[in-house]
Amino acid sequence: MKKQSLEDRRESLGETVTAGIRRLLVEGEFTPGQRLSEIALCERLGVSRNTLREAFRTLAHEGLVTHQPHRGVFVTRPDAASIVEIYRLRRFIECRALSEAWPSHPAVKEMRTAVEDARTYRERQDWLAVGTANMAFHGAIVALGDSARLDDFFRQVLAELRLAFGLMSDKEWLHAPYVEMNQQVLETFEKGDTKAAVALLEQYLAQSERIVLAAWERQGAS
Amino acid sequence: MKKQSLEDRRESLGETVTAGIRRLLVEGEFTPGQRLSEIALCERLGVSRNTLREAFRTLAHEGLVTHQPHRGVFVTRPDAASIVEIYRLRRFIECRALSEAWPSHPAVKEMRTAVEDARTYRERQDWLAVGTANMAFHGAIVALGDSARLDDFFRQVLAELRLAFGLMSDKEWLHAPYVEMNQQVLETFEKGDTKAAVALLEQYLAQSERIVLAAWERQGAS
DNA sequence: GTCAGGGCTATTGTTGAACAATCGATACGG
DNA sequence: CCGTATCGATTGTTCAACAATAGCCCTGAC
Repeated sequence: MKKQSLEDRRESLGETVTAGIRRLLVEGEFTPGQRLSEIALCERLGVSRNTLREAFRTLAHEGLVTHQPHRGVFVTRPDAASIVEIYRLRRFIECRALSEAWPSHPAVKEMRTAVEDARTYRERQDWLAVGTANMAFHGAIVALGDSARLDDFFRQVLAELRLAFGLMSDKEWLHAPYVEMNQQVLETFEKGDTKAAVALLEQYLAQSERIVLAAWERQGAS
Repeated sequence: MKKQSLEDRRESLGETVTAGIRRLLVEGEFTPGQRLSEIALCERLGVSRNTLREAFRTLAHEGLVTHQPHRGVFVTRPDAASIVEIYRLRRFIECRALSEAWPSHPAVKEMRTAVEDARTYRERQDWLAVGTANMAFHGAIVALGDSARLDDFFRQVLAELRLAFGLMSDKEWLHAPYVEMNQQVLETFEKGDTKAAVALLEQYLAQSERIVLAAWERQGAS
C-alpha cells in the first residue's frame, strides 16, 4: 500500500497514527473497556501492524490504553480510584501553579483565548469542542508554572480523565457550567486577587469531581 | 533466532528490552549525545529491529532518548535549562509531598530502607548503587503523596536527571554527601518536625542543583 | 583553495508475510 | 456438572525487502 506521498508530512507516519488514535480516544469514538483489535485498526488506518504496535506502546505509556499480554490492548476504563486520584493531582498541580504565577505570564493570554473559544463553541452547542477548550484552559494554568515536563504530564492526565467523560451521555451538563467558572477564575486572577482565584479554582475542581464521580457510579458499574 | 525459552518470563520481550536499555542509560553505559544505532543494538541485545524500535518509542516518551526523524535516536543530553527545570520540579513535588505526609505512611519504611541501603553501598564504595538508593529515597518521598501517576512521572524525571550524572567523573563527590542528608531528613521527619524536615530537604535539593550545574558547566560544554 | 552541486552509501521508515506462543471457547468424556 | 483436550483466533516476534532520507565524498567551476 502506498500512502506517504499525499502530503509532505514532517512527522513520521507512526506519530501521525499515534495522534490519530489519541484523538479518537479522547473524542469518545471508542468505549472504555473495549478491545482494540490490531487487525481491525490496521485496516481502518491503513498502516501495518508493526507501525500500529509502536503507536500502542506510546498510548499505553500515556495511560489511555491498557496492554494485557497476549490478550490485546483495551481502552482504559478509569475506576473510581483513578478519578479521585486524578482530581487530587489536579488540585495539587493547578492550584499551586496558579498561586505562584507571575501575573503577566504569557500563558494568561492562552487562558483568555481558551475562555473565549469555549463561549463560541457553547453557542454552537458543540460540547466536544467546549470540552477541548476547557482542557486548554487548565493546561494554560499549568503552563504558568513554566515546566514543559509538567505540562506534558498534565495534558496526559487530563486526557485520561477525559476517557471517563465518554461514560456520560449528557455532554452539555458535563461541560457547559464550567465555561462561566473558567471565566470567573480568569477575571479574578487578572484583577490581582490570586488567593480568591485559587479558592474559586479549588471549588471548581471539587464540584467537577463530584459530578464525574456521580456519573461514573450511575453508568460505569465495575 | 531462538531465545524466548531461556526463562519463563511473564513480561514480553519488548518490555525486557526497554528495561534493559533503560538500565544501561541510567548506569551511564552510554554517553549523552551518543547515537544509538539500531543495527548495533539489535545485535547486542539479540532482538529484531521492530522490537527495538518499540522500545525506543517508550524511552523517547520518557525523555531518556531523543528521536530525530531519519537520523536516529540519541542519548538525551540534558542542557542547563533542563537541569534547572528538573530541580524546580523536584522542589515542587517532593517538598509538598513531604509537608502533607501522614507520619506513619507505609512509604516511610521505604525511606528508611533506602537510607540503610545507601549506607551499605557507601561502605563498599559502590557509588552507582548509592545513587540508585538515593533515587529510591526520593521516590519514597513522592510516594507519600499516594499518587501512582505522580510516582511514575517522578521516577521518569529522576532518570532523566541521572543522565546528567553521566557527564561527571567523580561519582563519590556526587552521591556520598547525600547519604547523611537523607538520613537527617528522615530522622527529622520521624521526630514529628515536618516543617524542619521540609526545610532540610529544600536545602538539600538546592545544594545538589548547584553541584550538578557546576559539573555540567565544566564538563558538558553545549 | 574554496565552494556549489550531484550522486553514492549507510541508515532509518514502513511494509507484508511467516511462524511461534498464548488465550478463550468449544467439544468431549467421566 | 465438571475437568480436560483440542482448536481457532489473536498477539508476539522475526525476517527480508524496498522506499526515503541524511550525510559523505567526489567532481568541477571559479
